Amino acid sequence: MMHCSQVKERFNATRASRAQKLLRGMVKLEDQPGEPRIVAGLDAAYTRIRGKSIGIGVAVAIDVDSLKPVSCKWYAAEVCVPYIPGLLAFREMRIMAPPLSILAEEASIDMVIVDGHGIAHPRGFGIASHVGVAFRIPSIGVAKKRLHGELRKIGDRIYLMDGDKPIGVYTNGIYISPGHMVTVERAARIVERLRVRGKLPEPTRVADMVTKRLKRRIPGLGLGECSTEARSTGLLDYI
DNA sequence: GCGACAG
DNA sequence: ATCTTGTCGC
Repeated sequence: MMHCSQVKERFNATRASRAQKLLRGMVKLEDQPGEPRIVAGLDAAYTRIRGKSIGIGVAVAIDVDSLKPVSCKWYAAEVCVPYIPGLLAFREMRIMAPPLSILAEEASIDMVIVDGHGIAHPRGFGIASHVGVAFRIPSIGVAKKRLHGELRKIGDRIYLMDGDKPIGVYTNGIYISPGHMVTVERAARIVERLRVRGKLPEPTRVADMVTKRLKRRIPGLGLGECSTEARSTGLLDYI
């Protein structure tokens, strides 16, 4: 297993953004047939333990009809890469991929909503696109703050534009952009449908909630450990 | 060089 | 993202 210090040494911002320019060519912005039944939410939180920065990644599966969580997985580990605007995925994929991977084994995930931007990114490859391409699954990015693009009102909605190209939508205080295998229009429609409490859609809202509650129990959680049971997070206690 | 800058 | 008390308002 690769140690955190080695990951830290290997990380190079220039190479990372070069990788994004290469990977953006794999992004598909076309809708998939059928409506998603199970949508996963991905989020991460951080805390400090004995001088080390620990990241906690959570993946929650939400049933679109009932809007209820059907499964939840988490993973905690030391974060090795610093936060650099535009390179968020290189920091968070390490803690969000494990739980999503295990969640996908257990539930049939049709789509995933990630906390961050999709194609509304300087190089068109934000964390939501990164997750979508890596897992070959439709994905949407939902961010609370702008990173790239200019707002422009067209008709009755506000779009995030990259020149003449619509790369996202701004609604109710959040920025919605396609990650992979979905159009701007459908991404906005799905997120709006899932937004029933607060400004975030259920998948991301619940994931964020679980992430913060897990922080209080960090000493009791093993680092580098990934939950493998639906009830291992005591998910029902968080609803 | 200066300003912008997801989580 | 995180560090943090009280406080204004529904």
